[in-house]
Amino acid sequence: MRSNVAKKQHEPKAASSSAASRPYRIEDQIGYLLRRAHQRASAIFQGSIGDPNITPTQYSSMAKLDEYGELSQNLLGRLVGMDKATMQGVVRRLKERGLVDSRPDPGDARRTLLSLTTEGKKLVNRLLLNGPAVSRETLKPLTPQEQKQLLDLLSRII
Amino acid sequence: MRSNVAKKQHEPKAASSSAASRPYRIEDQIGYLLRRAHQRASAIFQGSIGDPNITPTQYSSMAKLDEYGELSQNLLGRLVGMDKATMQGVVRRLKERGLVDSRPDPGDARRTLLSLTTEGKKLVNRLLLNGPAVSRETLKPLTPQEQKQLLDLLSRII
DNA sequence: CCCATATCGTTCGTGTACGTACGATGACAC
DNA sequence: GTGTCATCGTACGTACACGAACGATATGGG
Repeated sequence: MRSNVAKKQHEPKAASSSAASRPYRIEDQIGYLLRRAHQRASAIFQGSIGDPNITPTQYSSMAKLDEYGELSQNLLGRLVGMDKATMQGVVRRLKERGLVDSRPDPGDARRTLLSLTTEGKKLVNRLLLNGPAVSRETLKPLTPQEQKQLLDLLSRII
Repeated sequence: MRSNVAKKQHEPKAASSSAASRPYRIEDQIGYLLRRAHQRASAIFQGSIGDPNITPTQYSSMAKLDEYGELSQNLLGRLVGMDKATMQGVVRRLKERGLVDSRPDPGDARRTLLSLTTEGKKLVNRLLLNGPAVSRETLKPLTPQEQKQLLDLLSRII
């Protein structure tokens, strides 16, 4: 059936698909939209958080350590929703920069307890001041009511 | 003596430094929610699209090539919202698997024209059948009206 | 006590995702 | 023509993100 298709280089092919009511377009699918929205949110974060070398996951991790105090690496990973293998890389980089310190758990030799250094505390407290502006900028195209709604809907599909 | 702090190690510190009205919690921020939602959507995709070796970006790229026919690498990247550097890796892997073919653009020596191979067409047409189920599963926690609303809100912050 | 099982952190491999830089090419001035 | 500038594809480095496998350590049952 497509053996005789003309070369319409930049136009979609005719909607010959069998979907009766809705034509399944990639750009309308939830996964695609989440990827794009996450891209944009990350870009805004990098540009506005106040330190271009701090990534969103590093920021989340430091904020959680600031909130809870000393935590095991594994528990921190669960709190910020990161795989333990991913967490390991994040923690390694934060330690290399002197923002996070670690010590063995005296009560459980399997665990490593993580905490912010003085420098880490200073940095995260500075970045946290910019956090609201980052979220505000990301949500700017929406009305306040829509913003609340989006946050609610997203939290319910996690 | 029961006020021992030993068991409190996994609770947040008291709100010693919190803002008065709005407590800015990381897990309520749009960037954090987008990251988590995207994680979950990707996991559902990998488990349900029908081929565990095909990633969401590869799927999007192949679907666009199926929809438009032959495209330059650069244009394909714009259509699926991917950086050209990212696109280059995606295309390389698809070519290595024999799913995508390329040839120089006869009219513009800078360009590479991409197209699906016969095998690529067969695969993407099979996967496209599972696409709706993937989206349905990802959106399952929401009512149909909420699903529409989420898609609309997401598309407006991209 | 001893063994099976589970947990914790690490390492490896694969695959995005982007910034930066680079060479080749094309378009457009002059 | 000859520059100048933008565009296209490529290469490299950094940072997620996850699965799989591994060793060390806990923990519970017998």
